[in-house]
Parts: sequence; C-alpha cells; structure tokens
Amino acid sequence: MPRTIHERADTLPALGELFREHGYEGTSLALISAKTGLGKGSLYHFFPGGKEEMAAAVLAHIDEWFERQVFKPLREGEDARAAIHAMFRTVDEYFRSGRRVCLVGAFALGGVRGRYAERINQYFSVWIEELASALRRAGTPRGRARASAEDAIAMIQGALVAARALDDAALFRRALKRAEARLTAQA
Amino acid sequence: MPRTIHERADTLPALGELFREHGYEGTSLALISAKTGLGKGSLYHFFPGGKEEMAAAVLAHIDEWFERQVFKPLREGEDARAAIHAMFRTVDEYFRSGRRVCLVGAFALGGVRGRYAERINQYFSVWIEELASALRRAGTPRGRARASAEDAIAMIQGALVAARALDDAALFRRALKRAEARLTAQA
DNA sequence: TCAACGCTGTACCGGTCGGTACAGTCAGTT
DNA sequence: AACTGACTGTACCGACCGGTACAGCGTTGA
Repeated sequence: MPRTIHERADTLPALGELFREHGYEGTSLALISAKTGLGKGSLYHFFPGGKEEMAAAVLAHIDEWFERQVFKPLREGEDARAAIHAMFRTVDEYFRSGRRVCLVGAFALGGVRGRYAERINQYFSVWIEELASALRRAGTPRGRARASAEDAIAMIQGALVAARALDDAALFRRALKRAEARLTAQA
Repeated sequence: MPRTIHERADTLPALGELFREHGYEGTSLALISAKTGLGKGSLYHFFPGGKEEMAAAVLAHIDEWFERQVFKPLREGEDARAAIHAMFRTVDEYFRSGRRVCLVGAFALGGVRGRYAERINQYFSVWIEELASALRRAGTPRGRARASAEDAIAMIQGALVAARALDDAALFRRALKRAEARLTAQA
C-alpha cells in the first residue's frame, strides 16, 4: 500500500476549474501550485508530462464523467424521452446554468485546439451520436435525428457563450428549455 | 502631415487573426512583431497601452465592422426578412463557415472576459436586440421575437464551437440554415 | 531495524514574457 | 539648411514562465 497523502485524481477538479477560468496558457504552474496546495515536486511526481499532461488528464476526467452521467444514460435508458430530459437537467447542473464554462468547447476555440484535437473531436461526436440515437428510439425520423442532435449540442455550447458574455444565467436556462422543446416536439 | 509608413489601423486585421488563433495569453509580443513586421518600438508607438490596448482596439474594430455590416442593415433594411437573410449570408462569410473563430465569443469564454466584459456584453446584446427588432418588423409576435433572436445568436456561436471541435465546416452551414429556417418559419 | 518507496519542499535552470528607454532615421515644414 | 515629429530598431529590464534536480521526509513491508 502506498501511503497516499494526496492522489493524482484529487487534483483534477481543481485543475479543471483553473483551466476553465484562465484557459490553458493563462494557467501557470504557480497558480496550480497555489490552488492545489501542492509544490512543483508533487505536481511533477503526479504529472511527469507537466502542464500538458495535467490538461490531458482533466479532459480524460471530464470525458469519463460525461460518459457515466450523460452518454451512458442516453444509450441505455429504456425510456428514451426520459433519458433526453434527464440529459438537459444534468447539463444545466453541470454547467451551473451557464456560470461554468465547457472546457472542451473552450479548448476547441482556443490555441490548444490542435494539441487535444482528437479528444475534443471525440467528446462532441460521441455526444451528438448518442443523442441522435436516443432521438431515433424516441420516434424522431431517422433523417432528422442527426441534424436535431447537432442542433441541440450546438445550442448548449452557444448558450454557454452567450450566457457568459451577457452574464445571464436565465438566458442559459431559457435556451436549454427551447432546445429541449424543439427535440421533443418532433419526436 | 505625418509621413505615415504604417498606420495603426493597418495592424488590426493581423492582430485579430493572432488573437483568434492563439487567444489573448497565447499571443506574445514576439508573435505580434513577427506577424505585423513591426518592432516593439513601433508597436508601442501605436499602442502605448501594450497588448491590452491592442486587444481592445481589435474588439473595437470588430464592433465597427459588425455595426456597419450586420447591425445597421438589420436596423435600416426596408425588407426585414431580406435583411435577416442577408445577415446569415454575411455571418457565414465572416466566420468562413466555421473555420474562423468569433473573437468576442472566445474572449467571453476565456480568462480575459473580465477585462473586456463591457464590450463583450455590448456586442451580444446589440446583436440580439437588432435581430429581435427586425424579427418583429418581419411579423414575429412580440413575445417570441426576443427569444428567437437569442436562439439564433446562441446557435451561431454554438455552431462555431462545434464546427471547430469537429473540424467540419459543413456542420456550421447546416446549423446556420436550420437557424434561419426556424426564424423565417414563424415570421 | 532498515531498506524501499511514495511523496514533498526548495533551489535552481535557461528562456521568454510584457514593457521601457532611447538614439537614429527620414519626410515634410519653415 | 535647420528643425520637427512620426516612426523604427535595438538593447535592456525585472518578473515570471515551465521544467529539472535532488535531498529529505514519513510509512510501509521485510
């Protein structure tokens, strides 16, 4: 048994918040050290690859979370409509009604897009595909399911941008509601 | 008369591309110097406030462009429907079908949001308001115009994120088309 | 008891950061 | 021809960057 005072996984939420708030380049090791309470020694013990590995680990952590909380329920929920509804609830909570940024989306827009392109791509394509699949099970015509799924996911991302730009959480919630209504209307 | 070999305004497009590609923190003075061909001396001659002033100038420049090319046509176009249609065309061109990022949106998500909060807020609120106004003139019920405008602008931003994440310009164009169809359907 | 190992703090590295200082250049004015 | 002032190149600044090296710590299993 290792004695394990700190674990690598313990730092991931803090790292996530940092990258969300300051972006990749804006998040310095000094900031990370301060927020996590870990010195550089510990940091490089857990993440030999440095900042780049930290960001990769955070992305992987986010991916796991979404897989468990969003994608899997969409995939395996017996009641597809209910699963879609649950997705919107989960999303609203996770992004704190627009007060919290989507790190994957932010990375997609930013200068680090190239470095994490594969993960970013996967996150979005899986999400869209699982939602489309659930929509088909809920009765949406095959031809429309994919387009509607794209629409909903883009809407979520755009609502995050707009809500943050206008500092308006209510806008985010309204947008989610309309996006959901649009999906269930044609299902 | 000043001899004016270079003008401040000449640098703004290059600065814009840099900030779009690398983000605020990721855009170093060395990068700026290389891309503009101007030494630090010239740069600080034109922008005594340094990088912060450069980014502010770029945002102002973008604002002017949108005012002239997007907001004003929305406001003054006699045929409101045609003006809205033209807006989507202009947007598709400006963002190069999703290959180009919205700097204002990227700043809204990033760590510099606080520094330019007012400008970011203004850009989005003006855009939404002008679109809503055009929608009302086009026959959209008053109660729905504002919500539909929010929807369309969020959709544009979200489509930029998704298109960039998936490296898929076609997705951007599809999303714009659906957003426009949604607006004109109820007008 | 002691070696091994997981973890930590600190000192240090070269490089780059944003920013400043300032002398030099050159067209236009007088 | 002297002057003015917009522009430019370069040398330099202290601070901070991400990253490395390494000795030391406490706990564990042998």
